[in-house]
Amino acid sequence: MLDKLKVYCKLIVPLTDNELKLLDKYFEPASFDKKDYLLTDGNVCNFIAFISQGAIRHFHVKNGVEKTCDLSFDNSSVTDFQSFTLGTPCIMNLQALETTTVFVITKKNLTELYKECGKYETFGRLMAEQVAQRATEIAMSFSSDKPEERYLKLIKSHPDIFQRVQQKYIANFLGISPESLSRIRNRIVTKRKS
Amino acid sequence: MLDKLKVYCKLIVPLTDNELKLLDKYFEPASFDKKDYLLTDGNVCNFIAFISQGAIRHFHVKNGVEKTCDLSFDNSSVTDFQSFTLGTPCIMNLQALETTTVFVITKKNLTELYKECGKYETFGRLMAEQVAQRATEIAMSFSSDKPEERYLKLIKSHPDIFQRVQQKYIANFLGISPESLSRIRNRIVTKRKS
DNA sequence: CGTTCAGTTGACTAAGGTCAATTCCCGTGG
DNA sequence: CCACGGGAATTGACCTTAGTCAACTGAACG
Repeated sequence: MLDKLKVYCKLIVPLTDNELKLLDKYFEPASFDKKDYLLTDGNVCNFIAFISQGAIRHFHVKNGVEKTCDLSFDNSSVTDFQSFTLGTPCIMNLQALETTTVFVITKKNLTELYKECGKYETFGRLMAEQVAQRATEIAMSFSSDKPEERYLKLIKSHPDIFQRVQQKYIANFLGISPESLSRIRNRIVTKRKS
Repeated sequence: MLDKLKVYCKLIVPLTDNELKLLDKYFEPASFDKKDYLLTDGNVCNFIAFISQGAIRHFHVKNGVEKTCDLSFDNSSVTDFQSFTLGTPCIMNLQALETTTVFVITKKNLTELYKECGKYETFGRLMAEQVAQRATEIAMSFSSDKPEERYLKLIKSHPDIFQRVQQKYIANFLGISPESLSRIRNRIVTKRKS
């Protein structure tokens, strides 16, 4: 059942079959319906969840308004990294956008796993590096790309995103209003025709 | 001479005096004049530099236009994290904005340091976490704050920034044109008067 | 003293935000 | 199975704000 997770880990760190078996011990499967929350703000995030299948929206609330920070799909990990590492209450919410199955490891279990197999330490550091890279990518895109460019990049990297995620969330993630996204899309198809 | 660096390290990881002495062996001092480059794009970044005193601008070039991604001052570290960890050519440039003294550790030396004292491994992971956190902070600010808010937050966290950094770089970092920053500043002083 | 470049200001343009009305789609309940 | 209700998406009108281009000012530097 943890097959996809194992493939994922193997890609990050070279691991023997025996080492991979450890995952069975420390990860727990879980499932969420559409609109369910994996994490709500104010709580401490004590887990990392690997998405086997599904879609998850990361958002925080500012002045009563939701701000979608990221969208995660199959074969990626989600957590509130800061809360997880520092043990502080998180400001992030993680919500399933469709029926989503995940494998979860708690911080406690991860610590155990580190002890049992040192190679997973490297795994931990590389996870941090991935988070850093993803955040850098998003920040750079915001600073150098116009909304239209961000939209184009997004559909290029996730062609099926409009089938899986409501447009208002995509707009929110792109940092624009739903109306603007609608207009941008319109503009682009019109351009293509002419 | 490495005093500030030692204080910095001690804050991140508890280290004995003997362990701190290792830093003398592995870090090299260096100095840069205003406008000097610590790193230019296309090269592999094989170092981490701790800024003892000075200011450094991070920028990348897109379509011939410079995009300032971050500004770093005293008591912080700079590197192209991705290039450093993966050994790939970097797209970032690091430029001194004033006379800047740094302590530099090469990747080779860092590896040595890891070997000689395991505690510094933790240091490495925490560095990655810091990078992740900083990038997340910048990304979130872009997605939820208007330019004016970002400006206000910036002067709040760095009240002396306008004395140290040219306004055009600040504008660029905020993701707006120099003219807009000028107008925003104008708008705010006018507001304050009324 | 003149050159250069940063910063400001003005006029105009372009693009996104907001609000409201309308249409579309989907799920629910009768 | 159909009709209805409600949220999502689109569209239009108007507003606000940033971008752009150009002119001007002022300070730093040789």
